[in-house]
Amino acid sequence: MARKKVQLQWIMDDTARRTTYKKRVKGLMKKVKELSILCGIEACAVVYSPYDPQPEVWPSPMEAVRVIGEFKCRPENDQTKKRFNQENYIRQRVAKAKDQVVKQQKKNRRTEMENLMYQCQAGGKGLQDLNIKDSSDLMWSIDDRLKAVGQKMEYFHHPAPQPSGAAAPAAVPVAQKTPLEVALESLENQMLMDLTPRPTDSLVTVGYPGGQDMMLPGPYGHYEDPSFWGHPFFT
Amino acid sequence: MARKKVQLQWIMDDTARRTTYKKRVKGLMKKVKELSILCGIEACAVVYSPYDPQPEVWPSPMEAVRVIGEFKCRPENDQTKKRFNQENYIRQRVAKAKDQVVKQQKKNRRTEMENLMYQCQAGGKGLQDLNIKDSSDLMWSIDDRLKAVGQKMEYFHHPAPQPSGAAAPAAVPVAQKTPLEVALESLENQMLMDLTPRPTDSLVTVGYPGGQDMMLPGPYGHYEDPSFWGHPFFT
DNA sequence: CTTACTATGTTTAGCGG
DNA sequence: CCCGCTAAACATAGTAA
Repeated sequence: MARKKVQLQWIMDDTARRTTYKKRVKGLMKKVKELSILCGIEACAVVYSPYDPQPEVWPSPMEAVRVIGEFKCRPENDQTKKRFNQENYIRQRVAKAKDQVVKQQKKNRRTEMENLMYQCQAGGKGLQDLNIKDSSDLMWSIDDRLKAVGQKMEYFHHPAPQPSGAAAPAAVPVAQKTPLEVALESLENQMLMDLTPRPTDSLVTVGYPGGQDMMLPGPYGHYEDPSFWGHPFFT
Repeated sequence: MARKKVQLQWIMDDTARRTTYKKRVKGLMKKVKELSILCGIEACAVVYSPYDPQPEVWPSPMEAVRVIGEFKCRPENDQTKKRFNQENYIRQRVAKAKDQVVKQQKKNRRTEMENLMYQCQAGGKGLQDLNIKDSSDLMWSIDDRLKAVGQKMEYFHHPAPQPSGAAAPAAVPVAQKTPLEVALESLENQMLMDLTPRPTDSLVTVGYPGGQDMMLPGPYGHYEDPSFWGHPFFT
């Protein structure tokens, strides 16, 4: 699609075909990922090629098998739709909260804000300790969590003396997303994960500078793709 | 990606999310199809959505299951690679022949040419009668077939008296591809099919105006997508 | 909700290094 | 083979009917 319109037919030239394959398979996987994230849906793509021993798969071979297998025996019960509504409710809550947080961030100095965010997230109990049981608990839990975050933020806004003890960690390097955003996303992911129980697989290890590692369940299983998490500290 | 750069995150607004989904899932399926055809490879994509009871699948649910299932137990023997080389050889032969035919077509009047093409394809024995056995026969068979076609074309070029008997069929309506091209593609498909034996499924019925119907094996199983065949007569 | 339109962002074919 | 560049083709967010 550049410099010349290509016909939709098999490319004769070996080199050109391979080049096109490499470019397009990359673009295709990106598109699948975007669709899945933007619309919050499950999707997968599998591409065989004679160029690689393993086929190109998104989001992961295991997830692909699960997704494909699911539609073979979809009972079309409203259990699925119900779960989806719950997911959307959670996503909306988190997204709105994130919006407010981001809005408020812009009214304050950035580095100090991030210092607080970091303390708020690393100092308290880790996200992995929330131990959420069912969806009604989920709603309450996130309300509580966001409320707590809001209180800490309020505290910061007042010109109260900064805790200057040895416990104060260094400022977090500025990345694309703030630690709070990452924390919110982690919480969201955990909550969504809780709605869709599945065999204990695809665990993602999260490393955070200066803090303890967290084990986050990977609800979408974007293996080999830390960029999905939108944060450079995920490994 | 238009009028405004969109962030890679879940779309909060329900309407916007649904709209984006509908647009993007369409584009995604088109991309998968293009990649598969351009590079002559197997690929599949599955997208669940809460908007449709059935998931969006390319190229077909059955093929998707097969493709996914295959990569679970790929033995990585060179049998696969060998078959691929054979496929590519066939594709190259047919593509080159098609090129020549198309080139020659452009040197002559279009409608008369198509009349001949039609006679050449419908008057002789049908493609389904070729009864090809193995790959060496395949090579010889296509050479023979193309040679016969070339002779008929030569005959047409000479100002010899046209056979004006009752056997002369009416002119074929001009479509995107000429009957000869369709015939060549059918032959190619049949030859490729012969290389990859599989359970007898996904048969595509081909209707032709004024001629008998043919049963063509659908090597890729592009169900519900006659446009893949590039010809309006395929049903 | 659909369709159609279009301005703009994204993808990629062809080249050169 | 790989990479990066660039212009042309393509995809699509927002809008209007």
